[in-house]
Amino acid sequence: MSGHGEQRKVSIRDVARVAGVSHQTVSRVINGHPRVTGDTRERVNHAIAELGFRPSRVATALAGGQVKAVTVLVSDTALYGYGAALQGIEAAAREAGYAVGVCALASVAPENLAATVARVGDPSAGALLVIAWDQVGIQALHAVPPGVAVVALAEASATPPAPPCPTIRLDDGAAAAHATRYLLELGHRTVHHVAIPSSSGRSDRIRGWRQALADAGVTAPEPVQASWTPRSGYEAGRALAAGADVTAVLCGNDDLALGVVRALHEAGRRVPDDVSVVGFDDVPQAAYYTPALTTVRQDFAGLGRDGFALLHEVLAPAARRRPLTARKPELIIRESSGPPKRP
Amino acid sequence: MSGHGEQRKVSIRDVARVAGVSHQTVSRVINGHPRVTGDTRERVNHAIAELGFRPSRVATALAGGQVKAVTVLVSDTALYGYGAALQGIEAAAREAGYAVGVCALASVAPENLAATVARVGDPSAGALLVIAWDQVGIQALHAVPPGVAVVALAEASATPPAPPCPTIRLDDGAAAAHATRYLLELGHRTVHHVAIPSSSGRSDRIRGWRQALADAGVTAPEPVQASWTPRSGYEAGRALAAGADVTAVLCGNDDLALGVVRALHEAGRRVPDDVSVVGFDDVPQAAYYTPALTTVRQDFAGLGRDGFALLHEVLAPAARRRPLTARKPELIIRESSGPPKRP
DNA sequence: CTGAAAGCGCTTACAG
DNA sequence: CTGAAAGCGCTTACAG
Repeated sequence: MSGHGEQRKVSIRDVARVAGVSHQTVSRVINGHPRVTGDTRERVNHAIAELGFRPSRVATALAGGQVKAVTVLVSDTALYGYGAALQGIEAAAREAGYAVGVCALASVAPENLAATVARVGDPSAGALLVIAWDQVGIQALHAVPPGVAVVALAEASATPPAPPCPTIRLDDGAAAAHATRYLLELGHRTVHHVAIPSSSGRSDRIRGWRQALADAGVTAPEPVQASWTPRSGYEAGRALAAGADVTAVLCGNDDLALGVVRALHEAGRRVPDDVSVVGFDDVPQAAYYTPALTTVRQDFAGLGRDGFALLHEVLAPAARRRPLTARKPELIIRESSGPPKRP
Repeated sequence: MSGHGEQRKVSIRDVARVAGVSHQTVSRVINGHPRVTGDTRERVNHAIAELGFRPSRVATALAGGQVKAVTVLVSDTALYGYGAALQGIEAAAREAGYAVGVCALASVAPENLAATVARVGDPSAGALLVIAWDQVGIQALHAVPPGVAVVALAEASATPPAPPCPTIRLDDGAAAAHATRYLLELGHRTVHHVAIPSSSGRSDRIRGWRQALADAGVTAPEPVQASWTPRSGYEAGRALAAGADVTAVLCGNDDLALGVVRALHEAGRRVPDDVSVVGFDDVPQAAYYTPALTTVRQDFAGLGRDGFALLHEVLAPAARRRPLTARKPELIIRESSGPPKRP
């Protein structure tokens, strides 16, 4: 009824007064405590609605209550996969009434990493969700102080010791194998690989690629280790372009694929006529490259939502929720791949 | 000296005991209050260091102290410019000891926008930094409750009423004019424009483009309004490809340019031989497209750092800092532009 | 310049 | 099932 946008904060005591109960009874209904009469509960809820009461996060935190906040530890929000995952996490968290913080690990000096993680991992700051698809993420995970709730987004084959917490695993090993088989079935004698950095020595993508090759009875060429950037893909591509026998390349992500295609182009090798290139991720641009990129689609935002859902489950096991959807990476065939041109 | 990683939180009172003063004297030195003897100040600082004391954010907030936290309101962290700006903000904020929160506006329903902004704009949650390069950002800005510290990142010509707060203005009008002149000087009779959404009706980029055309005495063709995505650029590009007189296109961002190039390519019009295309932003991929994209480089991360620096100045005017660097967008000439081919 | 008091808005035991 | 008490760790007036 009353007050639109008034400044005075309405507190638990105001609610208590209106409902005709004590303030800790109000606290009980807020926290879903079972021992409250249906009748009083209703009166309190009514008063809450009437006054537009919203509990103060800071007071709750100070008093030792449950915080409803999550800080996401992420390498670099400017990179597509991370930014998209963050977007998904934030949406899911907000829907559940959680505040979300960020800490971008790429810009913290290695010697400060532990201290930084300890700082954001303050119990009163809520839970942690770490995106640990890379080395710095794994390091951060291991720097999390004991006692704080944490979940991770990690590779399926995350480095031992495995993430010491509930984890959403991105299994792209199978997808990499699938993409490799696809290329093999097109008639390529073998498939080369340009690898992104991994949290472990060997990424899932490398594993899957190697497995598919082994299953087909072909020996795997040495993978080319790259970073995440188009530039790094370009450099790898120059090396690959020199190999006359190279007719198919599976790249660890789309940026790498872009660089590889560019290098191939400069070297006079046509894609896909001379060389097929397959990427990973399906960034929104991939369909508009020339040639449009064949790639493995990943649902990063969905992965982010799943990550938060898992965290929510850890924090509030009572609530029943819809189960996590299994997110299957999907091969999207476009123009950058095709059968090898027999000379 | 003592305690590595112990759980017991050390409080202001512990520091007071060790320093032999009262706890509010400790509070004074923490907050840089002037009325403290140099001697006591030193004893307190020593005790702080010895105990590894770090003030509790939540207690400070509850008691009404200065919060040292900033929430950034951003449309979509998966888009490059936003993600990169966030990365810069976060780094600067962390260096200054600020916690950073995010709120992704793209995923909040329009009818919830005001309530959402009001929630994250709780005074006890710290300051707000809103990235208002688009409509939803501007809306959020106007939904900020009075009394909370806020700065914005906005277009130079942001819609009236102008952002009601200190603002870092991205002046790309000049850059757009420069790019347009560049195309004109190459010999193109006119330059078409594919526009990104704007916080106002007309983006700075449109203004600059139009101005340059006017200065050269050529009438501006109708700009094509698009969104941010490659797909939307593609659609605009199809329309443009139909115009036989179109020989130069300035795009509002690189994603749009990518789509335009693709559409032109499909229509059999070569870039840059038949049509020159210039983008905006210089995403990390732009140099690796085929053709490599001529574009206007923007330093989003730097803009983010500037935004935080401005906020810091607003919050703590005392501290002298290095002045904000003027960030000049820069035209990067690559392969997608050239002189028109005279028939 | 420095200390004793009260309070920010909640929650957790402890009693009824 | 519900209420009176104490306290989370700080800061802001108020006194000395």
